Amino acid sequence: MSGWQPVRRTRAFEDVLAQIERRIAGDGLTVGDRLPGERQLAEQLQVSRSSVREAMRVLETLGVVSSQVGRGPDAGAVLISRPAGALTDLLRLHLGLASLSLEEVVDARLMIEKWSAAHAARHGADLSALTAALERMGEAATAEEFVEHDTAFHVAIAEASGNRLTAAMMRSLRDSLRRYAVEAVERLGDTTGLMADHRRIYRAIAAGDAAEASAAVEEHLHRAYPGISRPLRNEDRGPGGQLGHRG
Amino acid sequence: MSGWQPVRRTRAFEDVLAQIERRIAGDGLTVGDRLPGERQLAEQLQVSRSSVREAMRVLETLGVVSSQVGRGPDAGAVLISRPAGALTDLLRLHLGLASLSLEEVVDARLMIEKWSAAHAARHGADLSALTAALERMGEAATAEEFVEHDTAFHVAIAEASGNRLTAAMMRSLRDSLRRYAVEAVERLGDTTGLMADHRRIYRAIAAGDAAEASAAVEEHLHRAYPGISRPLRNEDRGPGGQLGHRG
DNA sequence: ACCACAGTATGGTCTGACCATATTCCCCCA
DNA sequence: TGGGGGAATATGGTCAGACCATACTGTGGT
Repeated sequence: MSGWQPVRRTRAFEDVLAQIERRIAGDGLTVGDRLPGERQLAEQLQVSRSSVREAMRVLETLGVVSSQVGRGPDAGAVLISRPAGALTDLLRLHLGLASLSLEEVVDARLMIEKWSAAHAARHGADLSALTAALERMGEAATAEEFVEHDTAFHVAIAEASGNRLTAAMMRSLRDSLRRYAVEAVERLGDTTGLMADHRRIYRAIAAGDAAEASAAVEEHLHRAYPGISRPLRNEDRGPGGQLGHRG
Repeated sequence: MSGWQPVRRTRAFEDVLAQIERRIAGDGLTVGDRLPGERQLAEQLQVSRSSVREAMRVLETLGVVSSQVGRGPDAGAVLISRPAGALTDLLRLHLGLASLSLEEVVDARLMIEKWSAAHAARHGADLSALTAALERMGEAATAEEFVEHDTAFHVAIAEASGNRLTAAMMRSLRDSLRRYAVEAVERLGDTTGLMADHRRIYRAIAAGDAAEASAAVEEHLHRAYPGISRPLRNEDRGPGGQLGHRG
């Protein structure tokens, strides 16, 4: 005989995932709705509770459900929408595995930042989050603090662009590079130049000048973090964030 | 008393994840290396095998490990690098939950396609994959086939840009939109215009003209899939792809 | 030299138990 | 009648142990 295909029986938890996904699409479940309990789901789908739990871990990893213990309307598995956490974990792990280089992540960030700034300018963004972040950035005492509000500023730009997907990507990319950004700011010492850059970006967005906003972001990033694409040696890295979510 | 913080005990599988991640960074594990078996890991970390398995599901979901049954050097949990699958699952689920709109995904795709084309042009891409995809596209008999090779063409562009992260994003975004692309091509009927677009993109990349490549991609996508940002009603959707990976 | 088969390590699955937590219910007391 | 407090309960979290299917490994016989 010839031409056999490998059978590849699907695993039980994959069945569970498919069923849950079908139920989401079919029943029109949305964020905030609850899934049946693990025991009930196991009985309905004729699998063990372990398999249901493995499926839940997958959904949790993808930022689609959050599990709460206890009793009551808020307990159990609730549908949520947190794509950014999943992306952050993805980037951190693949960076750790060296299956993605820092340079690739930095390049992707530049792409998204430019795009977001341009779209925020065209989109007529809500500027209050930007001004608040700018203000806190000016008052920051440490590099960590500065970077925190710097990130908030750029994430606010991404959110102002009106695209939740690119905003989630922006947040994840920023989070992944946080450690390097802090180092770059420390090396730089003086942040007045960075503040001027940010104000220029802000003005361009407020004026609705997409091209200028994009250019301002590009120059800012190149100037702010010139050495960010030089990978650190392994010994230089701290433990960093770790996997695992909580709703 | 006041100022209590919620304790937030970490779950056992989160511990396992953290330990594995630490081991990857510390021991310098890379793609192709094997993790200890589930039973051994459970004993080492003093948790049950179930908890180890839940951690494995997370790592598998993120495209970082692949589990093989059986015995021998290829069996067990092997470190891999498949970020695209994770991104595809993420997009599909969040689209299903309506926590991301089709328009947002399409916009993100346009961003990445333009960026990739421009970078491929600058980068001096390997053109063989592009020509092969172009040729097969020309011979395609059905819309499905056409879209398949169309996707291969654009993914090849992204890979030619030299950035594995944006390439993975491109593949995932394309996969998520595949169904709509097929529909758009069917509605269009004639593909000679699309072929001309693709040749123009190809010429721009071969000539190293980044601006022209980017512009050609933008015009192509706007012309090829004009209705792609109009969401389909629920009844129109087929079952679509489902979750679950295999190494 | 080769082949067949037993041995074994691996993930996949299930069962059933127990724990921790948080809400809900209900009874008793004021 | 109202309220307080404890029991009941539903939820996820964890564990131990068993068994199965799979696929390599080694061994012994031909």
